[in-house]
Amino acid sequence: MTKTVNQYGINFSAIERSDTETAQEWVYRALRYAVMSGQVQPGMALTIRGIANMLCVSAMPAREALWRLTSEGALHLKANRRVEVPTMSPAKLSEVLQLRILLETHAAERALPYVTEEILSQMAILNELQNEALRRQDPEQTIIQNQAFHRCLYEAHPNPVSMPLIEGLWLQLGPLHRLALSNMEDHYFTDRHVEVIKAVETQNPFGLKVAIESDIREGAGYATQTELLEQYARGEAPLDLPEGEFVEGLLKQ
Amino acid sequence: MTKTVNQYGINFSAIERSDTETAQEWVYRALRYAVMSGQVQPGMALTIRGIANMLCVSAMPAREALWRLTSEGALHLKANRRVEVPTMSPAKLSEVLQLRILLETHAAERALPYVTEEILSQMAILNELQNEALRRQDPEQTIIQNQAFHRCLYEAHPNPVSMPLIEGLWLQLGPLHRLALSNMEDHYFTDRHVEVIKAVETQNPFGLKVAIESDIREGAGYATQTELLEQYARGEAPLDLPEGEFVEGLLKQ
DNA sequence: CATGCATAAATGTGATCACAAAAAAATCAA
DNA sequence: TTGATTTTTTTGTGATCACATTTATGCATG
Repeated sequence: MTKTVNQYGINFSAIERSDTETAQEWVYRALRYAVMSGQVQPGMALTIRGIANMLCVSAMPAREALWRLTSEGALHLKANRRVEVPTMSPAKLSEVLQLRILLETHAAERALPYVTEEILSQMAILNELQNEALRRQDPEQTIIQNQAFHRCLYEAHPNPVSMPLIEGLWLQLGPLHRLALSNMEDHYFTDRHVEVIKAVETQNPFGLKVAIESDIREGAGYATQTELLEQYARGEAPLDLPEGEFVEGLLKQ
Repeated sequence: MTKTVNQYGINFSAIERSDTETAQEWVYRALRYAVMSGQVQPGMALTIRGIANMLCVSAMPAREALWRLTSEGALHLKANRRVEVPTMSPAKLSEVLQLRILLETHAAERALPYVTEEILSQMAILNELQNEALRRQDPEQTIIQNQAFHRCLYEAHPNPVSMPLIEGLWLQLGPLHRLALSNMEDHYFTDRHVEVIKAVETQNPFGLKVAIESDIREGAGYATQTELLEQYARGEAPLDLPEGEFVEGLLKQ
């Protein structure tokens, strides 16, 4: 594993480059993580050369990584062939959340019969990790561990065909998650994951679906406050970026 | 519009290159159409240079088109970094069909309030076009018009967020559709699209969902005959390709 | 005829360059 | 100072090349 630092002195601690993976794969993971954890603001343009220079690779890996993320819906290809972080309207957000509920309750129900003791204990561990991240006000890790919890359940199914679709929706919501979490401390927080685990333990499909749906609604609920969302759509919301220079690095070479 | 003929003398009549679109976009459309209409068999490897030479472009557009299709799930990236048409197991097919039903009944229900008279008449036209293609035993056009019918309905919604996901599922089923249609003449065929239109006219959500679900089940039903599907998974099924050389052109430069 | 091995061909990856279009900056006129 | 116009820079697209790895081929040996 090589630890990589870009030309601005920013440390990609979470996206180290494995010795076996290709440059393109690494750029893809780094960019995906940046989008997923809300480090790039909607409406921001991502240029090939900017990304290539920031990560110290040629244009080729950057180009292909951008195409992949665009195909997955994480980024948006504008008419002038420039790539930017997609914006989100309240109506669109509502649709995405409905799709999340539809697909994830389905995935959970399908996975239920295949959940083993090991998977169950793994889910408990991931939930605890998320709670820790939440306690120490770490938005990125909270997001990551929450997704890991859900993924762990859904992938219990031997044919998790819906998993890529669900990940695509998570990716679209990525920029919003930080906004949601930045206001999270103001709210009381019921741990729906415990209810999910309980429903799995008792092999209760209906209870599981209810718990999943509640978890999704509440997790995103903080972002649905209209005034915040509209700020976000205009790119005005103060996303409380941990490393503002990272964002500039993405834009400017 | 320029009509393009590759080095094997094969005519891409359905995928002419517009003067405004980029080479990569054209390659993407051509490949997508080839996969969607089942012109490439599962397990077949698609090489960068093979595609580039066939379509008389450089490697660059071919590479990016392959990445896009891989991201969309239309193609599969193997561990050795080669791209191939994905295979389909009975279990996986079952999952994909359940997802289609889940997503498309949802999309139809959400679109229902927004369907205008124009859209309705357009749906009737597309249905008639499909029936014509079916009568003259034209599998490709049958597939295309069927998808156009469904798309016309779902896109009535002002925020068709689920449309890309649905298209992704269609893409995964592409290679199977030809197989399904090649055996279609043996079966009696109830036109579920008429029931769809009727349900839309009467603004009947439940009837619409039933009609959509039936349409999906029956449309794919012919391919679920186990013996055929297993042949398909092994790449042994005679897919009755209209231009076998096209396939070879994709593989070999 | 089958099998293991050395050679040759093909393939994916990554870098660099040229070119045209688009965006930004600078300049000039009112 | 403002607005339009020209110049400069930036950006995406496409082509080509080198390199390492994988795959296919041919050949000799058993």
